[in-house]
Amino acid sequence: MRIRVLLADDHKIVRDGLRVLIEQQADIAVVAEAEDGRTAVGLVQDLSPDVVVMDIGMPDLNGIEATRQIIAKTSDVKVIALSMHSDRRFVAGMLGAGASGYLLKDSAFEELADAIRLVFADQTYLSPGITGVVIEDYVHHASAAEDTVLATLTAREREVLQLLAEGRSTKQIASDLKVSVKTVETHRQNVMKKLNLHSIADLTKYAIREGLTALER
Amino acid sequence: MRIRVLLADDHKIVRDGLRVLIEQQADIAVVAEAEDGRTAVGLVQDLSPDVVVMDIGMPDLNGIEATRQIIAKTSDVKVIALSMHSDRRFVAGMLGAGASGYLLKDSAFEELADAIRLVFADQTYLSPGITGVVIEDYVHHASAAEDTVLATLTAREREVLQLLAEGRSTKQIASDLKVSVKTVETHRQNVMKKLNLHSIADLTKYAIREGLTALER
DNA sequence: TGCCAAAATCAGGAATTTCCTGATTGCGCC
DNA sequence: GGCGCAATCAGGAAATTCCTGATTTTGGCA
Repeated sequence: MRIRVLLADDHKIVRDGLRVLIEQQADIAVVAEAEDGRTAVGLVQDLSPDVVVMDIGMPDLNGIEATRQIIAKTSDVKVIALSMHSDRRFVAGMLGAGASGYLLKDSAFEELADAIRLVFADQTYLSPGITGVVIEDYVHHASAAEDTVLATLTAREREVLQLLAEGRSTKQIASDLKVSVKTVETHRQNVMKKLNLHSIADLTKYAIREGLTALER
Repeated sequence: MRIRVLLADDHKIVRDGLRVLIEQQADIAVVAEAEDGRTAVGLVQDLSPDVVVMDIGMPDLNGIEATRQIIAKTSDVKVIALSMHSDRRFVAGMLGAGASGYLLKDSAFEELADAIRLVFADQTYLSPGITGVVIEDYVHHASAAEDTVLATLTAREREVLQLLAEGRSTKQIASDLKVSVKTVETHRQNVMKKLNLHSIADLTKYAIREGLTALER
C-alpha cells in the first residue's frame, strides 16, 4: 500500500510538478489536491490521507490555521510544511500547530520524498536551514510563536481576521464560513478589542505583520 | 530537434517539478536551470537556449532585469514570465523588458507547454487572467510600463487614501480636511475606481506598497 | 460523569458608512 | 469662450458598524 498524500498549494503549476515527482516514487501516491487551506481541511476529513504536504501562504485559510484544524480533527494524519521562508514565526507557527516536518522550497525533491516517508513512520523532518532556527529558539527557550498577541486570538478569530485582511466584506465572510453576519461581526469586534485596534486598515497591517495575509496581490 | 529550454526559478523544488513535466513532452527539453537572474543571464550566453522560463521574484537580479539583459544581448531567445501575481506593474515590466509570454503560477502545466511552443514559433502567450490587465492598459493607452498608477491619483485623492490607510474613519477625515463627509466619500470612490480595488484592506495594502503609510505602528 | 469556562453562535436597534447617481464651482489652457 | 479636470456636496437605499445581551457547543478536569 502506497503512502497516501494530499497536496495543498495555491499554485496549480507547482502542484502539477509535485504530483508528477511524487508519482514517480513507487511507495507514494497523491490522492488529492487543494488550492487553499479550507479545501484542504475538508479533503482530509473526506479522504483521510496519510500525509498532507502544506504550503503556508495560501488564501482563504492559511497553512498554519489549516494545520491546526486538521490535527485537531484527525488523529492519524501527518502534516509537512512546504514554505518559502525560514522566518521563525512561520516555523514556530507550523510546528506549534502540529506539523511533523518543515521543508523549504529551496530543497531538492528527494528531500520531500524522504520527509514524507519519515513522518509517515512517526518521525520528524526539518530542512537543514530550519534546524538552526528551531534549536536557537529551543536554547533560549523562546516560548515558540507565543509572545505574539496573536496567540490570544481564538482559531475562529484568526480566521475572520485573515479574511478581513484579504479584503472580504462581512457578508462575504459570513457566507464563506456559513454563519450569520452577526457572528462574523462579533468575531471582528472581539479581535479589535483584544488587539486594541479600531479600523480595518489597522487590522490589515496587523495581519500583514503577522503573516496572516500577503502584501502582494 | 527538441525546443531547448532554460528554467529560472529560485525554488529548487519548483524547478524539479517543472523539469519533470517538461521532459515528458516529446518536443521540449530542459538544457539548464538557474536559481537567480544573474546566473540565468550567464547561462543564456553560454548555451543559447530557445526559450527561457523565468520566475519574476528572484534574488540577486530579478526576472524583469534579467529579461531585459537577455533580450538585449541575445537576438533569438524568447522569454516566458512565470509569476505569482497579475499585478499590472509586473506584467508591464516583463512585457516591456521583452518577454513573449506571461503565465500565472495558477496555470495548469499544459498551458506552459503550449506557451513554450507558441513563443518558439514567434507568437505570444498570455494567461487568461493577464489578458484583461493588458487590454485595459491598452484601451486606456496607459503607456504600459508607466510609473505607478499612483500618478493618476490627484493630490486630494492621495491625501484621502493615506488617511484611510492610517485607519481614520470617513467622518474623522472629513473633519481633518474640513470638508463634508460626502466629499471624502467621493474621493474614496474615485480612488477605488482608479486603482480597481474594492475594500479598505486592499487600499491599505496598496498604500503600504506605495509608501503612503507605514506598516509599523 | 457532570460541571465550568471559554468559544462560537446569533439578535435588536441606533449610528455610521457605503454605493450609485447627479450637480455645481473654479481653474488652467488652447 | 469652451473644454476637461479637480474639488466640492447631496439624496436615498443598502450595507456595515457599534454596543449590549443571550444561547448553544465544546473541551477539559475534578
